[in-house]
Amino acid sequence: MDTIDNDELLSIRAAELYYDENKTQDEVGAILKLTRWKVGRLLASAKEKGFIRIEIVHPRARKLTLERTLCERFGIRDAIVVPAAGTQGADDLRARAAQAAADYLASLRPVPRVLGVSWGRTLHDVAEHLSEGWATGVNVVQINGGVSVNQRAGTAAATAFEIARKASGQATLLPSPAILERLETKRSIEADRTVGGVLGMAADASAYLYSAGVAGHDSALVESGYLTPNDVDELVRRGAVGDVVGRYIDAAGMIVDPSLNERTVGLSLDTLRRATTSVAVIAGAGKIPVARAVVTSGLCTVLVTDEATALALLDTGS
Amino acid sequence: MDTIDNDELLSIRAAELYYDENKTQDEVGAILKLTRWKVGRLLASAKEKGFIRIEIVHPRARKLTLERTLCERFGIRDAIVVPAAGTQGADDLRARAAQAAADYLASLRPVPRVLGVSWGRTLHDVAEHLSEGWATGVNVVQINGGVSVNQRAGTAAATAFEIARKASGQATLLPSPAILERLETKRSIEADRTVGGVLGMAADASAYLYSAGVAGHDSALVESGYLTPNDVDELVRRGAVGDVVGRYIDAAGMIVDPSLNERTVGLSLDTLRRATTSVAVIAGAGKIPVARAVVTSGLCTVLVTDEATALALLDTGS
DNA sequence: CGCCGCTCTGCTCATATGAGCAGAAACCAC
DNA sequence: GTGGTTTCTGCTCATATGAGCAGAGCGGCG
Repeated sequence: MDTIDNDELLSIRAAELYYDENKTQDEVGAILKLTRWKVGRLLASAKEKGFIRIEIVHPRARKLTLERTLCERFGIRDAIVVPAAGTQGADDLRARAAQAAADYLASLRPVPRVLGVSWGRTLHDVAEHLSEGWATGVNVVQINGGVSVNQRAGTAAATAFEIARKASGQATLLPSPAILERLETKRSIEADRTVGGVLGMAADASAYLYSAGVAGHDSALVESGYLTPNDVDELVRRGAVGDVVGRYIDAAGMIVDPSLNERTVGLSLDTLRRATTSVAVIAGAGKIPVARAVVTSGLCTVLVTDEATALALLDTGS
Repeated sequence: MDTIDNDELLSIRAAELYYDENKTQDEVGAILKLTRWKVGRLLASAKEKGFIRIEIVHPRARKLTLERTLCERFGIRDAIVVPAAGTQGADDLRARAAQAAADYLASLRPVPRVLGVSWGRTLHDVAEHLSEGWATGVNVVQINGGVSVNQRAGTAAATAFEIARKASGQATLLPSPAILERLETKRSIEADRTVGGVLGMAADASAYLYSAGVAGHDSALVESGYLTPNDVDELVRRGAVGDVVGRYIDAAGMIVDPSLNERTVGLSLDTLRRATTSVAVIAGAGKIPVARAVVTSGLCTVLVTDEATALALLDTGS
């Protein structure tokens, strides 16, 4: 064990009296037999060396410095980072991110007239955290295929309806499976006036709100039966780090399986990249690779994430 | 989810700018369009509600407020509480407590000429954390029986020798098993001039340093072969919360099995209670019950423990 | 051994924040 | 609607802390 110098230990003693006992620097000096100027330097030194940790513990807290650094590093318009401090596990963290996304959505100006939304657990959480009347007259349109083949919360319909209802708007669903087995069938569905109209509406939306899926067996696409676990393993072998609106991308943000992509119904990634406002809500340790792919390949203009993911994104970016 | 009032959210925003961004209260006010006095009140409110957490993260840090409260509540002379912040698991926490115990021992005045010590993992840690020359001329005497029947670190001999060596003193071992099977054999060993002399020296020590054992199967006494797991189960059934210098006590600090106690070699609990300086080092979640028994029944004059144990002791004390 | 350069210190003055007060605003009861 | 009470606000003055400076002290080199 390295011996620490006397000043380091003095700085800890001074910090204990100053922060824990609420003594003034003068009082700390009297107790430790030092001048108040020396005490001030010791406290500054303790802070500089990271021995003092000041955290803001609240469900609505943000990490402003990380937010600014993410914007500068990745050229995105906004970043919202929720802190790790005081969270109890992954669910709490996702709730925090969902709350932050809901707050951001409510603060968007001008209010989006048409909001394109994806579906999944995270989007469901955001819908729940939006307050009643978060806006007025927002029409919500579903941007990736998928109808509820099971009863779990987070279905496309439930999510879109909830967001629209709370904004006194209407929800437009995309009445199509997420992925078709045959390219011809997919083209027929897209050519249908009803589905084609929804896809056109999705393409013209003024803002988008979506999450990303991890490239794993618990993916919503696997649980919904569109892909098998073997399908996902193959996609991972080909470099997939996750999916955005049902489309699997690699670390560079490129489609890993063009054939699968062709059979996938919903907003294209090119259209998403051209959007003026696209809010990606991506939090949790398992989503770091896909978060990185999203921010580095222009797939979002706003990222809502957690502190650990933000630090991971910034750690290897240089 | 309860709606929080606007001031609570404002206080979080203000705290982020003040603590994370290092803005002055004037600057925070300009940004949030508030007066600096309002900002000051918001920050004070955030602190009062516990949204601001200031922690001192250092191996030598202490929790002075908890220490004072423990002394007042339990009437002990000194309490040393090491913080949980920044520790990586139970081993790190025990190392912190051992370091704090070593620091305290080195600061004892007058320097104890004869120090009675117990043995076990915690005492071994303390021995390791003591610095060379922590004192001069301290003779160390073993206060509970037990010779090393296995090779692990923490044996009585190794611990006592290490503490004595670092203080340029001598170690006196107690050449006896911890527990004898027959009362007659125990009495014979105690009557032997050599063992009797060591026990006398132990009874007359100027200070004591010991830890407590949990009442479980991984007890040092079980691992050393003095007791079987069934023996310990029976002791627990009878109310044992742990052992002090090899003697099992209940929540009130009373011996739970007088017959076993009679066959146990070493310092008696009555002698320990009469000591002017007895330092108990008891840290870790599993040791809360025995820590409480020790401090409430006059078995120590100084307690070295961790933050969680301190909070647990104070939580139900009223 | 002396000199030079760097670091540390105590201090003065400026800045930042807190305490307490007076007045305004909000709320409640009649 | 009015009056009284409580809470909140902006402010003044006091206190606490920071910035920058001059001098002391320490260490290294010639």
